[in-house]
Amino acid sequence: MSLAGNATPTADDQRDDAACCEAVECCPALVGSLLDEADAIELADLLKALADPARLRLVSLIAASTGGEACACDLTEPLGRSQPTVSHHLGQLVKAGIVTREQRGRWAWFRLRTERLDALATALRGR
Amino acid sequence: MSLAGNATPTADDQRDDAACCEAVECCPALVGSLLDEADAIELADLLKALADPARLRLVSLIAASTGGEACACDLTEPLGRSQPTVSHHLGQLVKAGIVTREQRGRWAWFRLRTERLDALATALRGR
DNA sequence: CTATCGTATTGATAAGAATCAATACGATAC
DNA sequence: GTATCGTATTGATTCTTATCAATACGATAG
Repeated sequence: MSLAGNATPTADDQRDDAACCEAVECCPALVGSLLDEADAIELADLLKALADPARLRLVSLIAASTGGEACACDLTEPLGRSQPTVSHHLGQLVKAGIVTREQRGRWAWFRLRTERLDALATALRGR
Repeated sequence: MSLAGNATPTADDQRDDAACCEAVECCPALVGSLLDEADAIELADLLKALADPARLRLVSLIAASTGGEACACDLTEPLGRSQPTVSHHLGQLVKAGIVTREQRGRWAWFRLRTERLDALATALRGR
């Protein structure tokens, strides 16, 4: 285990899948040693959070935003999905530790956790 | 488009999702530029092929095998899934271009396409 | 206070995917 | 030829997930 990395240090609900801590060092290597089922589930959960066109585009949109952060209000329209759907996907990304959410007034701002993506990338190649 | 990379040069069925060619250069960068829906689907398809515990363990098992290749007959038991299920997952990995299949006699041998994983890793980090 | 606006949640629906038992297929062994 | 063995396919079941309409929530504006 080393993939975990939640954004909100607050109560992380009633789950135990991709929850806990904020470790960043991350990711059982795919090819280095044999993955056991638990590590495989952990890695799969992170990959699953990325393995959706809507979420990939959200990540791309956030990364391309000025200042490296984006308001949810600016993501709905370019994504071509309803507001609840976008909110749902952003929630998934936060839950997986791929982006952080920061509430400012009534706007929610999201920022990419590039270390997490880097760590995932490292886990995928031998090094 | 640049993610495609099928293993079998033979008839690749009646699909057009992750099919075609054997390009390896791969992967619209996630953070470099804005992903359009088509590129996002392409990247998502590749990620989805990896985003499953059974398939991640298959990749890990194949990578750890002597000679860098593994017979399907040696993968069923360590995975703890039925033979049809393992066959299904191996098919998915082949279809996504993550492993190659080579039939020898009545045994099917699988080998990891590390360039594909490397390319995916490159797409995930800025570089 | 009430109205408005941005966001999250609920509920429902439909599509997708993981799994296995049963079976079919293909190649070697006899 | 028939039998056997490794693998793939079919069909059914169950679980998950993407999506939206409707609604609730929370914060600012008036």
